[in-house]
Amino acid sequence: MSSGTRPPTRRARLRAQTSDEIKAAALAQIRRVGGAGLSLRAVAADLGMSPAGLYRYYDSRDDLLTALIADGFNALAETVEAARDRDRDADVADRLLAASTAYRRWALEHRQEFGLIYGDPIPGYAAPEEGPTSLASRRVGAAFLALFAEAWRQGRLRVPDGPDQAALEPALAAYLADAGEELPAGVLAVLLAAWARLHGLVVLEAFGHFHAILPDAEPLFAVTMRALLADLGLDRGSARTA
Amino acid sequence: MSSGTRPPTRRARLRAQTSDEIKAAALAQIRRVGGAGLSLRAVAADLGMSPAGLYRYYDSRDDLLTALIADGFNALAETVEAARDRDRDADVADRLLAASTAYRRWALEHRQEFGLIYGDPIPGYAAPEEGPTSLASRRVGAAFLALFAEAWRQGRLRVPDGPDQAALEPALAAYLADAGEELPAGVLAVLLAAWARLHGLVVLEAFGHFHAILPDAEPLFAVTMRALLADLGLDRGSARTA
DNA sequence: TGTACATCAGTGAACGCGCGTTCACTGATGTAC
DNA sequence: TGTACATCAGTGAACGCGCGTTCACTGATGTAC
Repeated sequence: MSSGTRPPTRRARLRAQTSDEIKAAALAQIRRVGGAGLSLRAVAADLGMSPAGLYRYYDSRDDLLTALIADGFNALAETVEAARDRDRDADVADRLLAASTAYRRWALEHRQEFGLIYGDPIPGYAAPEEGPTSLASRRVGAAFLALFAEAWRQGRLRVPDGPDQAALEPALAAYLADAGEELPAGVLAVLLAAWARLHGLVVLEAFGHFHAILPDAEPLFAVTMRALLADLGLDRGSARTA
Repeated sequence: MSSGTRPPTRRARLRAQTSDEIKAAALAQIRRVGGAGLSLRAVAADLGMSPAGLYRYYDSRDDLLTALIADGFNALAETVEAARDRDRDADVADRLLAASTAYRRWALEHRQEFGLIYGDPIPGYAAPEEGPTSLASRRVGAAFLALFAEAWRQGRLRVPDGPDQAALEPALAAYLADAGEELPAGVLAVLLAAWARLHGLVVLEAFGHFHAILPDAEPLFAVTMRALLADLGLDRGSARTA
């Protein structure tokens, strides 16, 4: 009640807390009806406050959605990072498998949030070009990139060549230079391809497109990850199921 | 006006035509605002008819959405089939590349429809369990399966083994038996993994997740397809860009 | 070929609803002297 | 420590809107005799 620290005034603390409660209620609603169905009035009702009150915290519905999408990316990124770093001394292959498994599990356990961040864009909602959303989104990629960079430093990453690869690398090199990353473009190319491979499997499973053919897609994930690690040149490590 | 054939009466023809016009107007609207934003009243207004009139053709909004989703799957399947069969005598690798390229192009040229069929499920909309939707959805898979079956018959398809593969195959074998397909389960396993790989790349590109890193994802697609064909054991053919 | 009846496409009005957002306000919390 | 004032969280009512769906109806199209 009468704490000592000055900067976080009582009002500020309450404000932050209410802001979080709003997001929590909105998130709970999204889990029920999806992002497109988010209703400010319903959120306000859940919290027992009037709809107008929300506008003290978020300028608009889009504003709240932006915050939730950024939260979603951050939650996924944190999950992936935590799995990746659970055993920092493990072989890169094992760490990549752990990170990928975490990616899949998060998607399956948070289908609506996964749809919110990676599903089709919500009609009428336009993400701010350089806002918290795109920052947080990049964090997911960065969580994987760290592993690919490590594998490359160990001289274990197999990067393909050929004319298509040559056509691909300049754009990626430009991006890496822009981001201040000291990595060959090929490493990023390999990351993107691997991410797409993981993502494709996870999207199809999370959105139910395997269901009629394959009730449990876990073995398909295991097979795919094994092949992926082998293709990357990481199968010399001791990769086993996490 | 006084045509000869009996069965398609004048009324029936007009009815079919109006039904198509409704779908066309709804599709145009979906291209603008996405499937979740589809409004019966707006469709009716576009056609210059009263909202109530639509109920002569579709029982409900869900009913219309179901028809449109089925149309979307069918359009994609037809596009893939056409590309696959453009040169029936070509090497299987070339035909698979052509089919995959068509899949990607269709998604990029019909983003909203692609989102409608493969994006996150529309809130409040529940697809009928065994309706036209799931039938048409299976047609897309079948378009690719034919090629994998052909490759397998030619003895060219590389099917992995190992404990995970063994865990995967029983469920697929059950599905194939159910569908009356005379194929080893491994062929279907390989198809699903390949489809996921293609799909992941296409979803990420179509939904804009590569955009900040890689403005044009075409070279990444080319690289991935080359690797995919090689992994399948199909690189002995004359696979070149379609 | 002409008439009586059934079918059915489409209308117009209404139902009850929920939506995002604005605005003038009240009352509690915080700040300066 | 006590008072005067500024800040700001939250209210309640209203705005204007669009939504899916139902219902009793009218008038054209098709069918049977």
